[in-house]
Amino acid sequence: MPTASVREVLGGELAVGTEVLVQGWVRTRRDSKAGFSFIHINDGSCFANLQLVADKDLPNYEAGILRLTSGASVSCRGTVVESKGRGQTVEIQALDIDIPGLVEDPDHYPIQPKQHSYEFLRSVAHLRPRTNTFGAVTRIRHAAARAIHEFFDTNGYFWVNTPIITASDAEGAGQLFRVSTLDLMNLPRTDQGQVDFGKDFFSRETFLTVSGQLNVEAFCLAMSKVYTFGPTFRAENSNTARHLAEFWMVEPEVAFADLDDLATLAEDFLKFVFQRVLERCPDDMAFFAEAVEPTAISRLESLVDSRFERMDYGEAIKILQASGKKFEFRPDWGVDLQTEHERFLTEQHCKAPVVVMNYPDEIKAFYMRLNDDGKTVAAMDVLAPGIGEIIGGSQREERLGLLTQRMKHHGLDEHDYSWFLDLRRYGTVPHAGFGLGFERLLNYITGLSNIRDVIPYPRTPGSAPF
RNA sequence: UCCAGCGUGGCUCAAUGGUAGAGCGGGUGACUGUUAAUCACUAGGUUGUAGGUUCGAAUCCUACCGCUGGAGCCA
Repeated sequence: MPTASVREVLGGELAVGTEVLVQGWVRTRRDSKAGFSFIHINDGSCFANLQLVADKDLPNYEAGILRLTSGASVSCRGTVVESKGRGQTVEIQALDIDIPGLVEDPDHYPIQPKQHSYEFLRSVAHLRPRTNTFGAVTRIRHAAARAIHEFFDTNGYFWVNTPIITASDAEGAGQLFRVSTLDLMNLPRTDQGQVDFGKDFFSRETFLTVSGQLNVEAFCLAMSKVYTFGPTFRAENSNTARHLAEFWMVEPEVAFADLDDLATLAEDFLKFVFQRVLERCPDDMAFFAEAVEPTAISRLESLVDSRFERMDYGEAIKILQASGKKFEFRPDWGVDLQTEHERFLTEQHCKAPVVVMNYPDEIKAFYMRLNDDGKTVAAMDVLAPGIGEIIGGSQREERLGLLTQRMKHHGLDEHDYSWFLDLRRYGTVPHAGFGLGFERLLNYITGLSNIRDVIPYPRTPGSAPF
């Protein structure tokens, strides 16, 4: 007897009369005194549940089926039949139902067929995949990841797996997780009393990566179009709805490209991913539109057809100053945009994602390319309503002299970056790239407002419970 | 890290100094090709932890723990 997923049965892939094996977990059970029970099961394959009809003459009806509660697992051999009730076209008339696992202590089983708070669901991260919401998140996360690879593949990019363990801090900004096998209770010391990292596993200090950019630039200057997609770690003590200590980042890097090319890439990229998710997860998106964010679908659809607003940082400052809005921090040329400024631009002024370009060099990282005006760098941020910065990128400084000058200005030692500088010594070219926070993208797609609700096991300061 | 708020049955919440309640979920029963079914009955809580004030504390005070929202930093 063939096995079928709930999605296959409900999708009409099996003719009425076919005998199949379906397996999943109980969502609800209703009994009829006429002598049968309705059991809705879900196996994660799609949003909808499949209805099993179990007659009372099944051998384990009293002892097993009537004890099924939410969360129990079932393995059902049955016949695909047209449903006599409303609400579904087909259902399974059970021939027998095996129960691998009942729910022990059902009055304490945390997941009920009702609305739970997101906060509570985070406390049961091992059981929340069984909810409508997290099932939908999981499928959309998969669809988005697949769309990302598909976009780059069809556009001639190569996926490069940059190292998770690194010895350099890409942003020059500290806050890394240390990787060490030294015995913390008995650290080796140098003659000067410092910790002797020469005795550590890699014979030097090492950390978890905060960005694959520097490493992927080397491949960019050989393969032309490359990208990374992998986990990223930041030990920043930031406790907000848009920060994780462990998150996934997508970083394309393109040779012979400038900032405008990069902004176009970001726009094409986002549109492609939105379109694919809308195509491939209509039921899940319908759920988010109904239960979370009413405009979840319509705003993605309108974005796919629109052209992203682009503005210079200087222009953005002028718009903010002319807005007449009372901001807590006054917008002024030379200081970075505050969250309240970004929100105004994207939620009120543009009511759509907006690309802000060409920031003052003082507030941006050392590797960004100095513009001809001598005071701005070719950096860009894509800001999204409700999320803030979803993409941050720049054209890279490809001129050796200017790059070393900027490094010195940022207090970085050239010797720590000699391999990176080699890329400017040997056949340098203009190139550009950006970093996209994958979870922030998912927040935008689903309308969920907390980043902890779009990653399977969120890691945040003071919290890594599962 | 800073500011604010919140911790009451399995879950969502009520009770603002005077005997801790409801809905959902669980159990039992009734009823129905049912749709997070419906109806009745029932079990379930030393109110986050430790102190303090008071005749009396879920309620007021202190500390700690946890969570949430906002800020900074960023993706």
